[in-house]
Amino acid sequence: MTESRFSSSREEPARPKARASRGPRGRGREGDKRERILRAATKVFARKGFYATKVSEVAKAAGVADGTIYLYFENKDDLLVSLFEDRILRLLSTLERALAERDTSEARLRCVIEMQLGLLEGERDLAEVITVNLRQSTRLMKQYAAPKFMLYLDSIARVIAEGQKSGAFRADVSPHLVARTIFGALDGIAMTWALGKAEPGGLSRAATQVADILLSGLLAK
Amino acid sequence: MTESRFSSSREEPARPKARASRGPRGRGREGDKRERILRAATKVFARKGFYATKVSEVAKAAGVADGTIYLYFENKDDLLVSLFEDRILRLLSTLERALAERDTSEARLRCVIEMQLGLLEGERDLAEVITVNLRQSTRLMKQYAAPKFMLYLDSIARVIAEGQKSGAFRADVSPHLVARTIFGALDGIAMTWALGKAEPGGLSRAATQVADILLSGLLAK
DNA sequence: AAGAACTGAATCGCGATTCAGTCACGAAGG
DNA sequence: CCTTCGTGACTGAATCGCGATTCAGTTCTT
Repeated sequence: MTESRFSSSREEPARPKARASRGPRGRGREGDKRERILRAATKVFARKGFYATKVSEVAKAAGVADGTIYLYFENKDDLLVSLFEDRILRLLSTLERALAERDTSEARLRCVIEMQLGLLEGERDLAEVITVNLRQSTRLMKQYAAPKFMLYLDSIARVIAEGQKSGAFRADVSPHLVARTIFGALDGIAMTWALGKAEPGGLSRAATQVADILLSGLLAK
Repeated sequence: MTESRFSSSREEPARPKARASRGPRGRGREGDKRERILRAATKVFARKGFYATKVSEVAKAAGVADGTIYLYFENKDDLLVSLFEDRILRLLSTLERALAERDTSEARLRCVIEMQLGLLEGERDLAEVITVNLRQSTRLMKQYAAPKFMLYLDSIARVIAEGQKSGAFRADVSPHLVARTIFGALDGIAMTWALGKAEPGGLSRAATQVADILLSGLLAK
């Protein structure tokens, strides 16, 4: 395995090798090459799976040379992790902005659900990479994906906790557990959607129903 | 890439190469060697991740020679898929048996939830393999894991549908969607549990809360 | 002794990564 | 304005290690 970064307590001792902000500073006239590579990687990973994808295939899809990838990413693993981090941070900021505009806890929760499924519906490849490919290795999850992921979960948990404080939601359940429940439910739905037919509009219809169930389960009596 | 079996419509054309029931028929006095290998594989995969694990490591952990693995499994991928199939079928039959003993829909749903989390709590390694490692590749999921997985989802969906027919559950949601929601929620909880502290008893406490939420969301008014 | 189960060292292909060049462009000088 | 450097981006063919798989040989079972 491409070891370099990536190791957890249960494996060899970590030697993190300075998570650098990689890549040539200035950008050529071709626009952001890093972004081009990330986009290509998303497409190819979704189609073939991370491990079955050769770096040279990503390069070809992005229209760059094999070596160029290594100017922007440390190695193949870093490519996957960067992809995830980039996208989840984007989701997070979009979410925070949207949440700020809703006033009731119920609206905020629906917002979370619609947002998570909505993002994926618009980008099926990304959905597949996140729900399936990202879970490549425990090591990768634990070391790199987990922290940003927790940020996202915290965001959801906060919505729940606030709802409880205001009396809108039942208070006898742990906000974090609820957050994980919600995330898991949405992730599972997205996964079966991505792996199956992926009918257009399927996810948004699903979102409404799931929101109905979870809300009536959560609203205070 | 270990191609052999494993290809989906989106990749090269399939050439399934007769999914054989592998392995020497008779078993040595050592007990079931196939089972020994599966158990060892679970442990090692959980610790290092599927792709980072060498076949020789599984062999060593199982106390057999490298070559012996290939008497029981077609290749490394087959090992992972067999693992999943074996375990989910076991879960399925245990579940069906348990369901037969509950009479109300509510009890049956609680049963599903407790069973899925209970199985994993007892076998943390298996939990990690199923929630994380299994999702190695789209190809693998689509071709082999998906069918058995659907069987399991159907089982859950049946519980919901029956509850709806009897009037116990609200009827305005799709049983399959609910099944996916429930599975996803449980899977997500198990994942964060397996990747995190994995406190003993954590899952069963979670089970109760999740069941409470989902049930009050599902019960007819 | 025949056959099955098992072994593990050697093979062999693959693909991530490297790095010696090439290229493009702005700066400096004529 | 043209020429020549210098620098950083980019290229892609060659390397090189790894590890899945094989199979000739060994050991067990009958």
